[in-house]
Amino acid sequence: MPELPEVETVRRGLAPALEGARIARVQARRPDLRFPLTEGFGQRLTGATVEKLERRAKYLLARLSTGETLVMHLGMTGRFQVDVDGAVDVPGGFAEPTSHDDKHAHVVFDTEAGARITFFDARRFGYMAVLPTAELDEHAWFKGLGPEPLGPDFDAAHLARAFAGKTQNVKATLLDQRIVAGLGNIYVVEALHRAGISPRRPAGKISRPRLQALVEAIRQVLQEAIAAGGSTISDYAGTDGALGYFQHDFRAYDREGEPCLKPGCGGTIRRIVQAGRSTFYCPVCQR
DNA sequence: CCCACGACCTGTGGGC
DNA sequence: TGCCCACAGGTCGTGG
Repeated sequence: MPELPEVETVRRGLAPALEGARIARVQARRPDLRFPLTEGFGQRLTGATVEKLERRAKYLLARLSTGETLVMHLGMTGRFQVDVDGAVDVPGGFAEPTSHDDKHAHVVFDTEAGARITFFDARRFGYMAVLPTAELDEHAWFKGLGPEPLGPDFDAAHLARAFAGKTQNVKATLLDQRIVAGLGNIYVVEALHRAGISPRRPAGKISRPRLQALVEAIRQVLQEAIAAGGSTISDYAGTDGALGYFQHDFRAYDREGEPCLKPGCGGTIRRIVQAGRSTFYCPVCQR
């Protein structure tokens, strides 16, 4: 799944086809994704112009001329394909879906300019809704979200406040979108490795200088991943060359049994399970 | 309130 | 080859 860098990459890939475009036709090929689609989903979108395509946490936000916003979340396996005049592009570094994916082509948008944007999602953990723009901030999906990790409100002081008194391990705590918005399993694992902090350490027991190092590690890994077009975990046949390539830069994630890459460390990456998710870390240099 | 855990849904890869 | 289990980039609801 797409975490912040993948969603941002998808946003950049979709923006040329969507921003300024008028939606001519919408096909909802089933009534629900993870949740039921908004009442009148296609009708509310048809004829609307997408003024801007933005991202908040892992959500894509298409700001519409109608005063509403199309909210899209990719879940674990959601991906978009853009077809323009017969040419296929798959923004976000996901490979072109093969024909048997057609049964997972759940929503299709056609623009007046002739672009077709198709949303595929095998596991259907993704979701979409059309919501009044003025009420977005109060909606349950956005109300409690923490700051953007690449924005001005995310710093060591914020983490110190958010972590204060927490006995939960820092790995699970960083996955909580109310603390900081947009991190997922991969980038939490990578950031903790870079910061030299054990994923098992209680969040409330991290010194201020190390929180500062954590903030910098999070920013750094996200920026590098965005520059690389995100990470592509699974391989699909028929790639179009647009795959993200940050997965080649993982230092801990999915490296169980391999040597720690921190110079002079000499440790071996371990895998443990925390909050039901795999954590990878080096017991030698992460304390 | 905090936290752990199962549920949601489908596909894939490894081991036997 | 086939079968079964574990696991997958996320989030939500329940229950202690």
